[in-house]
Amino acid sequence: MYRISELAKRCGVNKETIRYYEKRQLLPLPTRTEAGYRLYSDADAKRIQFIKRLQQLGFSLTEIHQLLGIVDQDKERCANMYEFVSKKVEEVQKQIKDLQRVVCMLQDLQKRCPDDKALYECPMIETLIEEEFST
Amino acid sequence: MYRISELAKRCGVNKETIRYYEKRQLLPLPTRTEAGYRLYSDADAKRIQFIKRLQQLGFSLTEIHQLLGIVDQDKERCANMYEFVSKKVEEVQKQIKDLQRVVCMLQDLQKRCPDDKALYECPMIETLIEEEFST
DNA sequence: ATAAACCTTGTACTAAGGTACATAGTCAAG
DNA sequence: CTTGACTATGTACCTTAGTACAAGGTTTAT
Repeated sequence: MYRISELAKRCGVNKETIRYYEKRQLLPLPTRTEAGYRLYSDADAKRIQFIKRLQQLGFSLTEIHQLLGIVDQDKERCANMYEFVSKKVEEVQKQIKDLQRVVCMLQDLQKRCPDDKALYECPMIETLIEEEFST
Repeated sequence: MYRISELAKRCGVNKETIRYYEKRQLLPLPTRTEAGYRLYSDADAKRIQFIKRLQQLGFSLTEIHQLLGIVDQDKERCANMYEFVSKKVEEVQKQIKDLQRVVCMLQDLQKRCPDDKALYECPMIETLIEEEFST
């Protein structure tokens, strides 16, 4: 068991971030020393790494809280899991499609870059505005 | 030529957003009536639609300002365009890879959802944490 | 001529996801 | 027995991308 600074160092996050996650209920209330210092274990470190990984992957802290319902075997949060996950799958698939279009646009731009005139003549606005929004 | 409310209505944005874009230099300083009212044309409407579209695609207002350098034929912003675009391409390609992994994870989760036990035994944490971060 | 509906500016507020600081208590070493 | 390094709490501040509002000037309609 170690204190907050040690946990922060191990996870590469700020101490205040850990307190913030506690407030957001992403971390369980830690045990305390007699003086009131928070005490953590490797399970907490693993949980923080999980949170950070999901965050990198584009989940909000609210969504991560929902997903942690599985880890915590929480009936309430798990009850809505199927709907939540289905929605998120669709959302992410749409996002992937959009990003693939962004890559195409950027690569076209990249090819034009060495030549100023080609750049200025780039049909970027028309390309993007006149397409239907992907649904 | 029309005033700010008309432009806002045509573009489906808030009037304050237009003033905010002006302050952020995403829109040029508009001409004014004698009383000081801003006057806009269809070119401004098109520009706002472009901004909104890029925003949907995940660009920040700062990035959009850079890209508008092409539209404005601005030497300074265009000078850094190749580097900017190259970086963004890599970034977005990494993001696509990450999101594809997210979809797989979520679809696995989705399959387990009807069965509580399978859900609780879901190796989500291990799956995500123990993988190398895609670089 | 006067109210309603617009416009101007500036400032303050929102949400998310933190970071930083002020003040006070705790603990180990010299 | 006090200094330095830690921790606690609460509050304030940061960024991004806006939104809302107050106080005042302008335009339009009756």
